[in-house]
Amino acid sequence: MPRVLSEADVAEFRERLCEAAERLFAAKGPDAVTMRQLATELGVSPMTPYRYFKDKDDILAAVRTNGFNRFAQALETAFASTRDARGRSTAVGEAYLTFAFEHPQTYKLMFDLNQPQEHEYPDLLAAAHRAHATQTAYVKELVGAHVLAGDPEEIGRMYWAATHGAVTLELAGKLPHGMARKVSRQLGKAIARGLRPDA
Amino acid sequence: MPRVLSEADVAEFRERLCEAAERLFAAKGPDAVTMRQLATELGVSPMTPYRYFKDKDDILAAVRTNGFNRFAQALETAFASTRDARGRSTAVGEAYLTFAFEHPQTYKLMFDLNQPQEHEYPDLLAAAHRAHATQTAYVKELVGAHVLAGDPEEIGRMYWAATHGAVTLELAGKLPHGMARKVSRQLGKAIARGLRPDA
DNA sequence: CACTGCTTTTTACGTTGTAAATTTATTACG
DNA sequence: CGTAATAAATTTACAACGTAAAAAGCAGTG
Repeated sequence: MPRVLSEADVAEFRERLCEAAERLFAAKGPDAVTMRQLATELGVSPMTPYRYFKDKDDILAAVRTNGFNRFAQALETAFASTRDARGRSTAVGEAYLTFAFEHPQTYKLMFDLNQPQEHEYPDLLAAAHRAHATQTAYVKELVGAHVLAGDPEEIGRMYWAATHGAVTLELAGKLPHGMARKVSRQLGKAIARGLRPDA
Repeated sequence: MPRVLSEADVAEFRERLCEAAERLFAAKGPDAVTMRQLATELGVSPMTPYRYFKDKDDILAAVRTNGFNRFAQALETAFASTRDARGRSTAVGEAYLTFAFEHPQTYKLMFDLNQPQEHEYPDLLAAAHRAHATQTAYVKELVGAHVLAGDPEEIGRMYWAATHGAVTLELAGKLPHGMARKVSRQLGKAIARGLRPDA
């Protein structure tokens, strides 16, 4: 029998490649990164990655998945940073903005508008869902504390859309630098006011 | 002296090429369209477009500019469809959503997160600014009619970010089909409530 | 040692954007 | 009217891309 790759070997190589890919993507954008560069970075020949990933899209999906997981972790950490419902809300919101602008290329990749068929990558779906879950978790608390009134799912989506919109407008160059944070905070305040139970 | 291209000739060719490009982009996405296809579509050789555009990015910028102008026109038409301030507000909002989902590829292109240096294309900036202007025009009326309180510029950006966020989340596959409209409407209502003068 | 069969590398192909060389077409002048 | 001049268009050519296919390398078993 030949030398066979263990599950761990495969996982380790995939991880190494993802790390390299993320580093290169962050530096130059994903389209500017080639399979050959990636392979050189890992010290292997250009075709070796194809043993571990179906094709370049598969690598992109893996990097996106990692991005969503790290994003989710950042939000979860912010959520756990305090016990106060309102404090958690602002902490998660700030963590969202911080992540987006500290890792703009990752964020761009995660929410790219020209992704292939996302449904072919269940891990990606799971990671994205995990991020979404924390986004709505703090809303549930706010509704529970009668700070907001309405369906937590729906309100969570509203906050998400508002924040995402501000972030992507700035990332697309449609808002001046630093404006997304301001707009996002204003939106957070206005929406909170608009959804107060007494209003 | 040889035959020289008049200003009109150049403009006409550029327009023809943009039309073809928009059609092809709408059908298959911009990365899937090649210079050679574009040239074939126009019945010219692959290098001819380079007489009229610097490179492929230059063509993309032109298509984006057209997109923004048509987008702006759609918003302006909606704005002019009624005289009531609140009616205009909803009309513009609906027109925004309608445009985005009737021309998703155009919208994606306009707000793509991986554009080159936008500042090298002044026409594009002007078109984008024109669209933004209508987005804020109806807000000015609402503030004037004491329906909303605050800086119209800021409020305009808030609405824009909210709507754009909902749209792009759906276009990126992060929201189920049709959800953007719902979220956007909910956001419009909540923000309006939150920014009422009496609140 | 040879055989087996997975892993990796090498080689090769079609396609891309576009630079450079070439051809074509049109106008002005002798 | 033919011929030189020159803008426009085409043809040719090239490096780089993703990746398919062929070749080589290598670890264990008989």
